[in-house]
Amino acid sequence: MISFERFVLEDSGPVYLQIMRYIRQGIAAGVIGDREEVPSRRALSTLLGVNPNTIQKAYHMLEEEGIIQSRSGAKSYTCVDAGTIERIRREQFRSETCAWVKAMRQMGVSREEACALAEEFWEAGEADGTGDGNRFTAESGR
Amino acid sequence: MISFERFVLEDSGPVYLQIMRYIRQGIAAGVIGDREEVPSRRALSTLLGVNPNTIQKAYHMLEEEGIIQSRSGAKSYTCVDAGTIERIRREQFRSETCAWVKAMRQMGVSREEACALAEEFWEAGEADGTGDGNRFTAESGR
DNA sequence: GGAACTGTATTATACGACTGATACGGTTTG
DNA sequence: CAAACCGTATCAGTCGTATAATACAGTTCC
Repeated sequence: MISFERFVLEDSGPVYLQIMRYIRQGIAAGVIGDREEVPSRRALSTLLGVNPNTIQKAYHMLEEEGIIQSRSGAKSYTCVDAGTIERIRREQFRSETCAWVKAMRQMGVSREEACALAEEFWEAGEADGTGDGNRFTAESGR
Repeated sequence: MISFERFVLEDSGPVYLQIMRYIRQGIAAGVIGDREEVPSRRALSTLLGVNPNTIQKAYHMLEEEGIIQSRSGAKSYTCVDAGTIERIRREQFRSETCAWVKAMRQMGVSREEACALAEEFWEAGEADGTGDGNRFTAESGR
């Protein structure tokens, strides 16, 4: 069962995109593996305090990407082979890093300055793993 | 007159926030100075191909932040002293970098790997300043 | 077989973002 | 003064996101 322990619901951006990103990042990190059970739509909606339809939208789009497999009536599972993982990993890196680099360049920051700045924030988040905001888990029924 | 030459309209996220971010980044970079003329609502809306109300919303919120001053009937100007610039600069760095670091950590990337990756994207955007997407300018009437 | 789950689909409602059109009054400039 | 700008305000309409309340069919398991 994949865990939503580290998921933090942000108030910026669509919820269904946040969920999709969280799962993609988990796959890229190797925390989420192949043929792993996904929380049911209803269970996750209760856990996160959002509407089941929102979860369904996220899962449905992930299925269209070939990351999730759903059979009507049965549980849903991840579906990621080695090639898919590498593809997701590269795409996640690209989209996240590209945006940051563009922002830094736009502000006239050199690469060295930017990396030094990143180091500062890296250490800031080192101590506590929670940060601010709520934490959710899908590990209760294990 | 502040220039929108380097502004690229993204399809992700509210337009009024993109405009606010662009101006904040310009101030942080020192490209936009104090008492500088801002394109009129109508002119910028025509330039970017968006509704004048969207520009008004962005400008209005920037005015509430104390970055822009508007007098009914007259042109609008920036209003940033040294303290304001430093405040904006720090806040922009924080919000952009914090998000990237969080994403990288979530994907299990070390600080060294992340910086090496950033370097890769830094060089990629070095050659052409345009990237993909449209470019707009507010310098025509100079 | 039947209860308790699953995924899937439908309808209605609400809100924010954005558009389009239009209007009013103040400022600037020839 | 008067035209041409400017900021400001309002209204109606579209679209995407999210909610709420159901409903139905397939599966898992005792």
